[in-house]
Amino acid sequence: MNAPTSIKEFFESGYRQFLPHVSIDCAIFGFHDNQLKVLLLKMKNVAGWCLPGGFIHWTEPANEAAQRILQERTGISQVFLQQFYTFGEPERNKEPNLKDLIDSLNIEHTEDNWLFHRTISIGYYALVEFSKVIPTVDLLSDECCWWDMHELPKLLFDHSLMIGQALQTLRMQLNFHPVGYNLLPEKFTMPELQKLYETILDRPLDRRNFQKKMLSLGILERLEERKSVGPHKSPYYYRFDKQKYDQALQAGISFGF
Amino acid sequence: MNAPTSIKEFFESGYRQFLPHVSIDCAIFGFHDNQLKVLLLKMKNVAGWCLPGGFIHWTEPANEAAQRILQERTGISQVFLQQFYTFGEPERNKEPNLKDLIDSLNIEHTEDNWLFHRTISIGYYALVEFSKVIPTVDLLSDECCWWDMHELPKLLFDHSLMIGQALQTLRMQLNFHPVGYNLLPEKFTMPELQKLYETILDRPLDRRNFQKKMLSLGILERLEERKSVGPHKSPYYYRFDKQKYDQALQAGISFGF
DNA sequence: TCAAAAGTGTTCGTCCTACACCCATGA
DNA sequence: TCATGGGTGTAGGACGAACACTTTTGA
Repeated sequence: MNAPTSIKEFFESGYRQFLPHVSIDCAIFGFHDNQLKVLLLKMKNVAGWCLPGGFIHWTEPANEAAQRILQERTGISQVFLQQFYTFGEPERNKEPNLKDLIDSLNIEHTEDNWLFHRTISIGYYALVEFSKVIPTVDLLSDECCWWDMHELPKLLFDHSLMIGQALQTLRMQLNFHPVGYNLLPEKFTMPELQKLYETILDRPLDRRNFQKKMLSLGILERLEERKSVGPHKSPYYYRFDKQKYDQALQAGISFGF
Repeated sequence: MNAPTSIKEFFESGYRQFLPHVSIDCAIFGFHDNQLKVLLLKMKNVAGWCLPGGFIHWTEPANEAAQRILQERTGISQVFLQQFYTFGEPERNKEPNLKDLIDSLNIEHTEDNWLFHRTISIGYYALVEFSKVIPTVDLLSDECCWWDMHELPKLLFDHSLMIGQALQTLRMQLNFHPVGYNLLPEKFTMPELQKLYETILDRPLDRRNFQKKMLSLGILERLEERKSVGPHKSPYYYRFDKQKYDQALQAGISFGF
């Protein structure tokens, strides 16, 4: 089973490799500059961005397909990845703007093409460490980069809806999932962790209460090292105690605010 | 678009009506005799039960297909219905026991049949009022009835997993969704409402605290009528104040324990 | 008159919230 | 030396958990 190597081949013979009528789209979240970021692709010859996505090989589990797609766009694997909704509207993958792309390809029978059949998409969201990601375009796109959640470009298909729903799910699961663990680098400061929570929840939190609560969970380890960040007191570095973190998760501890 | 009227026709021509490779399964919950119940179907000529399910018409939204399937099996519509997970394992709809059913049908090319292609299933759960349901078999089944959640029969495919996951989702969403409103008849007593919560959560709750909390939400209306249920004090009937209930939901009030 | 379940209020402890001062650092 | 942001503790209030006695009813 070889991956298609050109768009044309992909359009014309992808149906041999992939389950038709089903796709996967991933909202990949990162955290950088105190902002929540989403990784987006810009389709070739089309004025609009979309979520990284793809199709499922005939004998591949859907969850593995999602991991594969994520790996292909970011270069990282083994990350936190979670289904959040399946989008089943019949017209959801109709997109008039695709005409330009297709016109440029010289493909026959475009109306009939497997790619444009009605497709149900399984939405996943991923939490990744911003600095480890190497954004990589796919066959259909010519740009791949991070966008600030508050300044998203025009999105194709129903992907705007998807991002909204992914974010909502992320907020709801904030208390039960290792959000910090996945979005931050190994070493981080308490203010950074707080900013992450504030950004996701989109509201300010009290510094002292935040610190108290986080430390009381017993899953953080304070390092001796401090981060030098300007003309003021230097904050300590912390890191997660993976073992205690996992125990806490299992026990269903609430990380909530 | 006519519905298939015989199994044979369904097996042989269903692909013309339905999107292939995608199905829907519904965990339909009811509450009766202080027990949480699930509606199950027994397939013809096969020793095993399964969740009510079906396929999506070519131009039908997935959520509407789920409503339709639910309506066909229970006779009721406009009920609380919610996606909980999409099952995408490649072998999930392989089921050796189906051989008996197929043998009895005299169908050609069964291996190649659209029905046995790899299918990804969107799982929904529904909350319905037990007494309003008229369990109705489908083409493939010869029995349709309620089963106690604690005494489930052998289930086909991955439907056991599905029920488990549906229940887990129901528990998590107990605080944010109109569980009581959908599972109970219009009039009910406080002990009945409490039993419902206890059954779903699978743990006892304190009577006094439960009542206090429920009443404090301001979404219940106590009726003058009492229910006569044995040699002891008669409990009051309550009903939900729909308007306040909806307001409370919107405001994101926690019904939680 | 007895058994079985329903109605009802108070106390205690915990957890969340609000809040202010001092300290370290680099410009 | 000053502006900026980080480190830290305490008091009050809200909410949830624990808990017992009285009342009603049918047998």
